[in-house]
Amino acid sequence: MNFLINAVLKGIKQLYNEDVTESVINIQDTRKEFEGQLTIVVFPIIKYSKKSPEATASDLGEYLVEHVEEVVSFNVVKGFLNLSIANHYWSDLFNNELLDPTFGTFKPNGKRVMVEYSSPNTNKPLHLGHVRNNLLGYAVAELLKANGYEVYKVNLVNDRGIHICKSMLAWQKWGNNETPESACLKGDHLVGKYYVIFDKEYKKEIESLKQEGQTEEAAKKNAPLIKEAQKMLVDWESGNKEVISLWEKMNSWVYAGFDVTYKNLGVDFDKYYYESNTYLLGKGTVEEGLEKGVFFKKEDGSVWIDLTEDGLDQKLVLRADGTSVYITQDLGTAQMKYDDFNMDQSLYVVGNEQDYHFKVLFLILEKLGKTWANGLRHLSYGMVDLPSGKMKSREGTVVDADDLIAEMVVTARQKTEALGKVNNFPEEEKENLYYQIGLGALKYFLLKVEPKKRLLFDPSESIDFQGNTGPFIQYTHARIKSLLSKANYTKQPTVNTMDLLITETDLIILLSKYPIEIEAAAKAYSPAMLSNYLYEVAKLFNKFYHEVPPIVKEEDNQQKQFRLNLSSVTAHVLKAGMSILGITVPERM
RNA sequence: GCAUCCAUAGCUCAGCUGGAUAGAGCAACGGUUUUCUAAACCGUAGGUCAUAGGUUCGAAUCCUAUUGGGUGUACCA
Repeated sequence: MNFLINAVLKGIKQLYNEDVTESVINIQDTRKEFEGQLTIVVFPIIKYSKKSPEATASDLGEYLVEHVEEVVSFNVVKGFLNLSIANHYWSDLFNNELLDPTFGTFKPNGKRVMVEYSSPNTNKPLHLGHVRNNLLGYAVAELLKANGYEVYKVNLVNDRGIHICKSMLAWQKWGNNETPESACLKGDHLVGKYYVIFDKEYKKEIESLKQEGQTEEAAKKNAPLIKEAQKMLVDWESGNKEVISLWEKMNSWVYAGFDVTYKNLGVDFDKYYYESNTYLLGKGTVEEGLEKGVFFKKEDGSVWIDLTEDGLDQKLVLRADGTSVYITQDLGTAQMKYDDFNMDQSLYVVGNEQDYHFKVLFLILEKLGKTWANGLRHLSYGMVDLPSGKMKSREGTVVDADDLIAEMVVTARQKTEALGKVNNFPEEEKENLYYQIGLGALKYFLLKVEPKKRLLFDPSESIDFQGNTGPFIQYTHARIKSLLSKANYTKQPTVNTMDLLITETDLIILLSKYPIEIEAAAKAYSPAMLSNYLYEVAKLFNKFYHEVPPIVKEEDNQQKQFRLNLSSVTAHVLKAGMSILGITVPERM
């Protein structure tokens, strides 16, 4: 496209004797209803031409046809100059760039980025909200990798605190030494079960205290169970052996359970951090802030920062008794992560209910003069809601991650079997295929929506397998693979003199945008952008596939080779792009 | 109250830094298989881009206000 921009710049210079910047040149795809492939919007140029849009477009059109070999003809519609570009330009572009094995890959850019995602609590199993987080985090990490970043995926596990003590206490009281083995339950589900039991019993206590005349607030504080849980937390912090060993045991159950879910989701981490190791961090940072005068101390000894000038509030960073709050830890953890990895950028994949927290966190670090603070980003995403409202673990109104995955695989099996195309596949391949398709549908469903938008999930309406879906793209890939193998395809460039169908040039143009899309999606931290692009590619390929006569039987060898090349590049783009989204594409289905 | 995000077809969503008559999928209706995979393709129908102003040659896109919804505004994490 650069040849065109330069030519237009030269044209403006020659026609109107004006030097203009590139930003004046606005090139876009020609709309389907007009002739041509590329369109120049001339409105920004009329300032310099001092002529009407139509006259300017004609001037430029004539100039380009005369001086630029690739431009064969033009037409003008209002202020739009539509250009027909020579076939050989597209053929050359295809042969030289798209067919190159390195097409769509980026060289290392020397930048490091950390992506923190998942960050589960160890008192309950993962649900649909976590699934969105995990898929998003993984995909963004892969997207950055594809752009040449050196990426570290980290998981900061919230493995301590009052919520875990609740599960522990309930297990102690009502668990009868139940284990995942004895209960035949995944460890995270077993621990989650006791979290729910705690809540039920706790509520009972609150009710009876209220009947005795206490207010709701007082009852919540005075219930024996919550007091016991609080005592357990104190015992944990003071290193009580019994409590610690119970904590270790139950956490290990949970981790075993999480590992299974992570494996099924296909996500992974380069490093785990645990809050039990980091919860005391940050006090040094508070000291530092006091010395620098960024923080101030109130009479009771609590430490604050005043952010009112930045449109925020006063924010506590250390309690009067010297203990930490959430943001204290995060200040310390941010410093530690930077010390560990020395990264240029750090992404926190966390739900949008923490927008305010991260705004404050980043602002504080900036005020503390941390040079790395401007590389911090909160990748905020919307909640996943059910038609009935918000998911709540304590009340059991959640879509469980493991259940959902299992359901998706079952649905994939049913749909695949109903089509009857895989009956002769080996059993193992079939199982793997159902898993690929089920997960592909789920992942694509969650990733195709812009992260910041909230997502409504209706469990009664199953996730689609047709149209703008993961399986559609997987199917397109499998179809191409089958075509290539039937044709005994080997890659080889073709001559550039043959005629191209409109759909073929369209496909070349769309495919050639793959690197640009990868770059734009990474810049926006948006797997959704990539998803939608891949869908466009698959759709256009299917149109092409239906339009041309059977390629395998094509007698013109150059024609046949070109169409196979085109199919092959399409398959390559689909596979590479889907892989960034964490979705595998089958060879056949 | 204040802050912040969202609002596009019946439903789920695209629409990049403002560009032509706002696009897909699902659902509905009709069609395509003696030819490479019909999880596909083609067509019909479906819109006051929440509302009202403003900026501009040009606004779904930018600005302001209003309405509706989400989230936050804890010495919880």
